[in-house]
Amino acid sequence: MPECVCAALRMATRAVTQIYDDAMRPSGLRVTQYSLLARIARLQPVNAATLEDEMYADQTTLARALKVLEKDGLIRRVPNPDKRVKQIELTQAGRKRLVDARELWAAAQADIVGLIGDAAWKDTRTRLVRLLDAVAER
Amino acid sequence: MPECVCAALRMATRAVTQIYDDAMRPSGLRVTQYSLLARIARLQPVNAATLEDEMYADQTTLARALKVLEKDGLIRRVPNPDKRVKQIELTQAGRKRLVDARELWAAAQADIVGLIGDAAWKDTRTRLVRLLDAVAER
DNA sequence: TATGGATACATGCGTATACATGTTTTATCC
DNA sequence: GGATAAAACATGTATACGCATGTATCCATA
Repeated sequence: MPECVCAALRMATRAVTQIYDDAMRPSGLRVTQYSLLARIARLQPVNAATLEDEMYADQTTLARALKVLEKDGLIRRVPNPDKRVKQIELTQAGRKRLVDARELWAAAQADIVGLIGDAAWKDTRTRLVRLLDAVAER
Repeated sequence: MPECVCAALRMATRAVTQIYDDAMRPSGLRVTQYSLLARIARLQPVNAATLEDEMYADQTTLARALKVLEKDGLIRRVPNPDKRVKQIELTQAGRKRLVDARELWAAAQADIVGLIGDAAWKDTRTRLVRLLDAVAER
């Protein structure tokens, strides 16, 4: 594991992403798509800017991620008085896909948390929160 | 910060990557390229498979990352008896680029570690090591 | 020694990511 | 009310990432 904070995070991310993506393959969703869809489900109707803030992701990254979900018919744009705003919500197919994928996600999550232990994950997560907070307030 | 191990890691990775990339921009290297170049420098002459193992990255990901460094004239392929093997080493330009970038990387690293504290980073890193080890041995 | 399998890497494809920049719509201010 | 600035999103480009698959080379063995 490298000393570089970024390289270390990227390495762990590569390893972990593969576990989730592999587990979730039958659902037709990658873990990134699942996470985004789940977030939309919680916040809907929600605009792109809100998701960007929540996810600490670039506007252009979100725009294209949303385009994929839209192409697959999992989300749709809802009319909005301010025509600049992309207000979105889940479609019926999106809700179904999310339900179908949830247990696959949960299995992968339980698998990984089981490997290191729940307390260790809670601790790791707290560390990531502090790191993100520090970077965000910089 | 999400409960999902993967989403949490990706979020932190996005935030941290931007700090490094921003700091390193004058060098013409992204942090991912810098990390790879630095690793090659330590291991050279080294083949792609070794780097894959070290970085826990897919073979195809490495192949394309190397292609970029090669296109920029920072690494070159060295003759090898086994013609399947892509044995690589730094070029003169690669060594110079690495030296020039090193202090930019160090400044970003010091910046981030300074934000959370050295002890906190050591702890975080240990957590990431355990996570990676657990996933790798799964 | 011919050949089938294994090894090491390359390529096609699609998503993830972000910078620079463009477009559309709304808000502001004289 | 019109010019201008700001807000919100879209697009061009390039790298990061990995699955499925292809290609070249090497090795083992009949």
